[in-house]
Amino acid sequence: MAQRRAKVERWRARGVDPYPPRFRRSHTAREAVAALEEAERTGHAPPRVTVAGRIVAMRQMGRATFIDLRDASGRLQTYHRLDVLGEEAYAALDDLDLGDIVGVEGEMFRTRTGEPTVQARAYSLLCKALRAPPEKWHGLQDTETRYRQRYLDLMVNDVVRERFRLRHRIVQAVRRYLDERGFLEVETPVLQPHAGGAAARPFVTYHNALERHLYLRIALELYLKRLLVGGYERVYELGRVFRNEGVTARHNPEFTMLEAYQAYADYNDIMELTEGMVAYATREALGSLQVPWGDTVIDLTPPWPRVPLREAIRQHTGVDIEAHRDTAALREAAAALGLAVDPSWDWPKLVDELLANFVEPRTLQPTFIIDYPVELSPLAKAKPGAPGLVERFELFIAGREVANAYTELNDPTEQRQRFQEQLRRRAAGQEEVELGDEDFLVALEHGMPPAGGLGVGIDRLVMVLTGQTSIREVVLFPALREKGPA
RNA sequence: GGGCCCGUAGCUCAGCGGCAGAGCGGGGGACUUUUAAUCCCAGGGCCGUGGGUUCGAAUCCCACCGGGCCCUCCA
Repeated sequence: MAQRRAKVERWRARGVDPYPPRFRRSHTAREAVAALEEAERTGHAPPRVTVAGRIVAMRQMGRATFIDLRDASGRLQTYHRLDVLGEEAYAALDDLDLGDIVGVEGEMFRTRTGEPTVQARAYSLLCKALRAPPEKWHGLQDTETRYRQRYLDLMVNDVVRERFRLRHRIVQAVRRYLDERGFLEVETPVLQPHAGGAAARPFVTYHNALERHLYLRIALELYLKRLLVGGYERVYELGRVFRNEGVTARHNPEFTMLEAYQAYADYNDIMELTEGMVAYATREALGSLQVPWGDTVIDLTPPWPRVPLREAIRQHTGVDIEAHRDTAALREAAAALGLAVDPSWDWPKLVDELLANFVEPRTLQPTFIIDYPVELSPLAKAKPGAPGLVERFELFIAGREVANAYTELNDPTEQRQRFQEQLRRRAAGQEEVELGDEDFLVALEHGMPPAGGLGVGIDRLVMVLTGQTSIREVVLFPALREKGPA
């Protein structure tokens, strides 16, 4: 770094600002190459271009120097000759380093090997880098540095740069799909007096002026439903939610969730919406509905199978949960399958565990698991003619839960009872249950139209579509422990 | 919270009781169409941190810090 600082001073001594305020380029790297090809096709004189980018390679050969620049569009080689630039300008090339950002002006030509190249007439330093970029052969491998200093990862690892472009295309397509169907995108509070809408531990913060604790939201649901009460019939929010839990390959404490609510729809309509949306986003982002996953291929062509939860568990374990309505009986059956059963688990928790351990990881192809026990779904509407069940589905792809949805419960009296039931479950030992809040119940008492709602873990969806098994590979700056004193 | 693995030069990694190593990058030199340029020269280190064992520790043991994977939990 000392050497690079000395070079900064030499540029200054030469009367050059090593950090000039602006630079106008005429072409990106890709445009410059395209302009050359166009000139070659039409027989015109080669174009004169002004390009700019980071120095990613430099080959000095005495009285000639090749520099590879990279901008957002790609790489471009520039060629600098002593007899073209003159003594002074050519000698100053010695004070350039890998990682510096420079601008180069000159005519496009092709070298002996056919490489499109800028014949430099002039060049200028646009930003002197004081620290060296990662090594060029192996690039940056160290996962910790890749996450902590993501800019280095993006600088040298093309696949990573491309992956986050893909994430953008997926999110963009999801928005477009919903927008085109008349959904209104809204923003609801991140800081909430009660953290509801999911069963998870919230982050707690404190508002000084209000003199009260607030929670970072764990879901979007309860506010979006208030908007249905208000008269919007199709709303969605795509935003960050926060859950105060372990950091793993599948969990980041903050993650991006999509929730959408549609009045006068039920969970069957929402399944069609989900299929259509995911298939659309996949095709828009990847150009195909066949997605590589490990050594297999996931086919996202709709429609996707809809399997009742009871059937799914029976298929994968041989256990019929309806034949084990008694908690003790189901616990015994689960234990017989090799599940490490916690004695505090109640019947619905056991069902949830069977699902998570035996169905979810084995469900590679997109599958809707439908009709859940009411205790697991306190915000979902009961399924007519099916006591104890609600109209709910979860979408599994690549062994992961990607979406969760139901026909929304809009009976305020029953909703109040459901929340009380959750409180009883918690009192009986279940740590994480879904709690309601009075304001939400008051809203329901004003009347919410029948509706279907959907929640999609966007990071999970991006993982599936980009073939990644760690959420940190699809989140630009994943949560890491603070770097200690070495 | 539990288990397993990892931490050595700017980067990628060898070394695993006996002088701290290589490639790339960086420095000096040669070279006017190279592209992993090539060739010559000289450098570069609290071996994650702190204890312990030993005549002697990067190497063995313990603790701590940080990371990865799996389990737990969730989405």
